[in-house]
Amino acid sequence: MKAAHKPRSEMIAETRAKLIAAARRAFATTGYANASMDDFTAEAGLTRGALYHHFGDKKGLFEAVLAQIDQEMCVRLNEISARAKTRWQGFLDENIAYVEMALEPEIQRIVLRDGPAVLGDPAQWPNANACISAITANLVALKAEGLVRDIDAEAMARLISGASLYAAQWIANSEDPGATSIKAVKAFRALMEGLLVAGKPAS
Amino acid sequence: MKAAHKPRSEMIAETRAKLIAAARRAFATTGYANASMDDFTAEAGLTRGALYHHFGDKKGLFEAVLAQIDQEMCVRLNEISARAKTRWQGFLDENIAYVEMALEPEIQRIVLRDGPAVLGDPAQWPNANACISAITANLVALKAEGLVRDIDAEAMARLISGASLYAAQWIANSEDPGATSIKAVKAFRALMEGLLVAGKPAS
DNA sequence: CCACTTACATACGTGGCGTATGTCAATGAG
DNA sequence: CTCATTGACATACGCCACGTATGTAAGTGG
Repeated sequence: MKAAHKPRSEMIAETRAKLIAAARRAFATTGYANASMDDFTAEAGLTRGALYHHFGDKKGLFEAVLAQIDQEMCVRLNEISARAKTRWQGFLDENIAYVEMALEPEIQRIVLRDGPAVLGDPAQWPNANACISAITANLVALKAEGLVRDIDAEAMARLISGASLYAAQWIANSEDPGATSIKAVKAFRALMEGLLVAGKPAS
Repeated sequence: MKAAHKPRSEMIAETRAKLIAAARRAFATTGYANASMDDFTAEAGLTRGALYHHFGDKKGLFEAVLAQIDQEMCVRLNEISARAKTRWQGFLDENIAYVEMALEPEIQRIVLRDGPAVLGDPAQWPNANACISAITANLVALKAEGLVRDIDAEAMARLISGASLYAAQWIANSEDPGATSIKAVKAFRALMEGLLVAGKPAS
């Protein structure tokens, strides 16, 4: 019987979700270039026809996958910064969490490696900008509180996220990620504390 | 007459150089994935046979191109840091030059975008490590001079180069690279000065 | 001078992407 | 209820690009 009679829109959403999920697995494991559309659509019980209908082309599907991952990342980051007691602490936690997320192989491969090659500069992605904005907003607020020095907030936000990203890459590829992670977080904290106005306690 | 009778090894080097040059142009303009081996080997007056003979496969040729670019970058960076009056100034100059080099479209495309997707994490590339080592060495020396705070040098070097890279991306893709560049360099300088022990002059 | 190696070119097979076309089910009007 | 229409897929086809296997001519050492 298969219960094949749900409303149409629901079926569509399901199909899209299945395609995205299968592609996400394939992209994460074999990489964008090596992922065969025939293979992973078949794995989802579909064909390339469905893919081209919904996403236009391979790149379109990749964008959808990346948007999904990006959103998940943002949600997690917001939860973390919301939990912190002080704004400064939230700022630190958020950035450190960013580093740690970049340790996950799926994020490494899809977001950090293939993403730029396929879609261009990450800073131009809609969501990346959202994440940057969050950091920027935090910095503006911290400046207003007189906690950090007077620096262009957006520029500093870019530099910081760059440092986080690179630190993440380093950790992920090191022999002992645990130990490296500790060193990286420590250095990162030091770098951030350099932004505080002299004499302020690091909360 | 064509003077076709040079020693063999010389002919080989010439062939390799021609292939690398043609591939470099193709990779820079159309990107790794879209560069057709038939096309750019023909442009060099050769066929894919030569390519496979010398470089094994497309990725092998890409590695050769990247090695060439990397070396050029290192030479330029070393020249710059050597010209500076103080070590701290050299350190700053070198990093800022790194940012500025990343503005060049060829470096953007080949080194920063396609490179990681094709060859994996840049931190693992032989030369990237060489550049990191240079920064690390500088930091160690600066710490010994008592100029910068006591932080793990390698970790900090990674963070710094990450910040530089990201800043470069940001500048390159902004509407007004000139203005953005000024903001970025200023913020970068501030970030670096946060590393100085309190009260030291920024030379 | 000859056997052998080397530096390429040519020919071929395979696989993956995109498009054009076909089909069947769901929807809405009368 | 019925029929026309739309939309969600599947199927079929062509093309291009990569890699490999094979051929060839020139150079090299004995």
